Amino acid sequence: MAEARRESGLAGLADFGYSGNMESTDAVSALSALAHPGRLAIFRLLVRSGPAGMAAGDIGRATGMLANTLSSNLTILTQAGLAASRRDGRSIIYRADYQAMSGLLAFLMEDCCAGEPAICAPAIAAAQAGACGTKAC
Amino acid sequence: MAEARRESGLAGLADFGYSGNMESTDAVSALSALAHPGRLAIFRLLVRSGPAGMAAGDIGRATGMLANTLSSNLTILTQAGLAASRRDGRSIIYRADYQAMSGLLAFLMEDCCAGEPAICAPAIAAAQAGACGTKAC
DNA sequence: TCTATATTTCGTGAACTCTCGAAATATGGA
DNA sequence: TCCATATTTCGAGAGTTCACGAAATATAGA
Repeated sequence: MAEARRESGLAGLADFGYSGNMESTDAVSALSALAHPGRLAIFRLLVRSGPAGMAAGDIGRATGMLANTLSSNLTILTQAGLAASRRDGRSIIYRADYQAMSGLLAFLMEDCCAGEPAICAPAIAAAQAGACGTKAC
Repeated sequence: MAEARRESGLAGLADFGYSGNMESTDAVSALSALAHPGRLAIFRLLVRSGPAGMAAGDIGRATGMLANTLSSNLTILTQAGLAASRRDGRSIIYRADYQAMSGLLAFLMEDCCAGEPAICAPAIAAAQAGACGTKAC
């Protein structure tokens, strides 16, 4: 989807390591998948439901999405590597892929700190604060 | 832009705190801004150039984008809060907004850890690894 | 086998994004 | 004031995303 974008006008990006960087294109597809209110909501729900995951129907009930719209959004999250599914009887259980999430965060942090490491410390602190609530980690 | 999306089909998302959550809509617009190969490249460039920032023309030379395309992408990053600009003579200097970046990372980490804190530790480790290279922080 | 439940696939129209050429605006220097 | 440089704005066409209704597929149980 986002990978098959038109590429005109991007000549020259290779000059600083843009093209051919698999990490970067992976990041773009993960970001594209999350850059949608409904899909971000689904993903949050999946993360909160833990490794056990959540049946598509329950996700649909929680978000109010129609089954077909939900299905296409789940497919987009899955193709971006952010979710995985398994069948359980008549239901299909989706779960968040934490490794993909870690990879995306690492990629973004790397960007953030490549230039001015000092400036990126607050980002780490904020991330840890978000991660641990107000408690010490 | 992404904020003014059609909203049909999202009824019911409010049930678990989706709608009206400013944080979430901010995250979606930041994610949308970064979910584009050229803009992600621009943003990385800006982050690496530090607080001093970079003139639009230099960004154009580095990325190979046409001036008008570049301008519209810089506007999108700015409107998403990820970049800021100031005029310096004939040039306009853009810089990354680190606070916005921290906020986005915190939001994503928060999602990641709300359900299963133990699972999110690797994400923090990965983020710190990305942040600090292979050196201890 | 028949029926109900659960989810996906298909096709379509509307809305949105993206890039471009051309023109406009702004600043600095001759 | 005139000109060159730097950047933005405008308008348009091509391509993509989105949500929906209808139909198809898959599983479980009567």
